[in-house]
Amino acid sequence: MNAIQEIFLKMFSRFPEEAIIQFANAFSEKKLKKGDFLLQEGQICRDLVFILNGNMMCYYLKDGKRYIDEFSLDYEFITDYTSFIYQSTTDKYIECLEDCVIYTLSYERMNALYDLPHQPFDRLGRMMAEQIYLQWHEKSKSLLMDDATERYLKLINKRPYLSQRVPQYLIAEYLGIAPESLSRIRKSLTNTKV
Amino acid sequence: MNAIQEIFLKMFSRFPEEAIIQFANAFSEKKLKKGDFLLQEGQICRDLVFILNGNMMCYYLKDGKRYIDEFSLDYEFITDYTSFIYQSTTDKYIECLEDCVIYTLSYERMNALYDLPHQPFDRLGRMMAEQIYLQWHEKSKSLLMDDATERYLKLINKRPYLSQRVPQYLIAEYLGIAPESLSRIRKSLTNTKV
DNA sequence: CCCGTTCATTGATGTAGGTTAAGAAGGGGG
DNA sequence: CCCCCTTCTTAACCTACATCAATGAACGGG
Repeated sequence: MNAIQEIFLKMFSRFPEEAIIQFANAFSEKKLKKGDFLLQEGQICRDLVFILNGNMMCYYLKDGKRYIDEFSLDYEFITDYTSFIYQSTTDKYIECLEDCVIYTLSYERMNALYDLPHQPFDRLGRMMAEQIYLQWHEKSKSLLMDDATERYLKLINKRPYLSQRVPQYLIAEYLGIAPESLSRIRKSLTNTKV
Repeated sequence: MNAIQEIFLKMFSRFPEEAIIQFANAFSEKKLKKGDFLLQEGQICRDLVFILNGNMMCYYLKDGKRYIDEFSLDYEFITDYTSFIYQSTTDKYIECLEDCVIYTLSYERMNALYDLPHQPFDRLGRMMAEQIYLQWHEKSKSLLMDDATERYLKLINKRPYLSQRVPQYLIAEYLGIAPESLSRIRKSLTNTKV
């Protein structure tokens, strides 16, 4: 039993064991260095990626400004789902913030799994898509309704380890504010807390 | 062949015809009046809803302010997917902006479909979830990267009929800005256009 | 036809967060 | 040990959008 099999069995414990083993075995291990790109604008996202350990961020560039879409760390998936599903060119960058050990599943292998007799992996795919939808709906809602301070508090509450692994100016870019603004927000929070 | 069967056959033309007929037949017709609520805060979302014709909006209330999550018109689905999937209480309101004829599919019937032998509807569910994810990811991206003018232009470009069916102050609330700001944005657009 | 209501516009002013610029604090490599 | 480089902070000023208040336009009912 290898590492990724064990992890997936725990993560997808509601699914039949043989199916999950089959799923895990479809992935291949790769290693990336800090600063390496998993994906760059203009490319097509070929793989669904599971991070065994490491730290990556996705971002877009617009008018020379960087907008961070998400951070993915140990035991999380990362991909450009849009580019992956449609095999269309991406406008996203995925860059390693630390050395990473990843497991990749190509579009072809994923579809081969989906198209097995009786489509045993569609439910897994459905549930993963439902999860990722919920996540992004929540994020939209927060961007619409919450000010920067609230968004920051929610983030450090939900993913407290992020501030250990990601510099503050990147967290600011993720929140959609300037690094200077996050600094001010943090200052005003410590003031009101004391 | 009834109306919804025909519509679904066209919408889901990549799926086997019998499956789509079965899916369509699981829905029940209902009628709602302008001002009626399909869902209110504290309730549990029991149904996935397809709008045959009509016009609804979803919104949240926070500190007495309304934030519009989406508009759904003829031939579109609407639900609180989060509350629907988990059968958890919602913080969302869904209100009719016009009289509506809708088709509803209850959580129980949906799951009965999912759990049929060989799970023939998981692929449909997966693709719907993938679609809805893409939509909300796009929206998050726009909220993060685009200013109000750009968000407005994208909206009227993507859904030009909306401004015929939805008053301007609701469009402003959807964009996350004050009605007065939208008025000013529109003014500045006509000026630069001429 | 008038009147009340609803919606859009406009102007004045307030505020969150952006921009620019500078300095301070840490930390790894020569 | 020092230097450079990265990161964080602070301050002054700027901009986009919010808020408040008033006016105007459209519309539907009595």
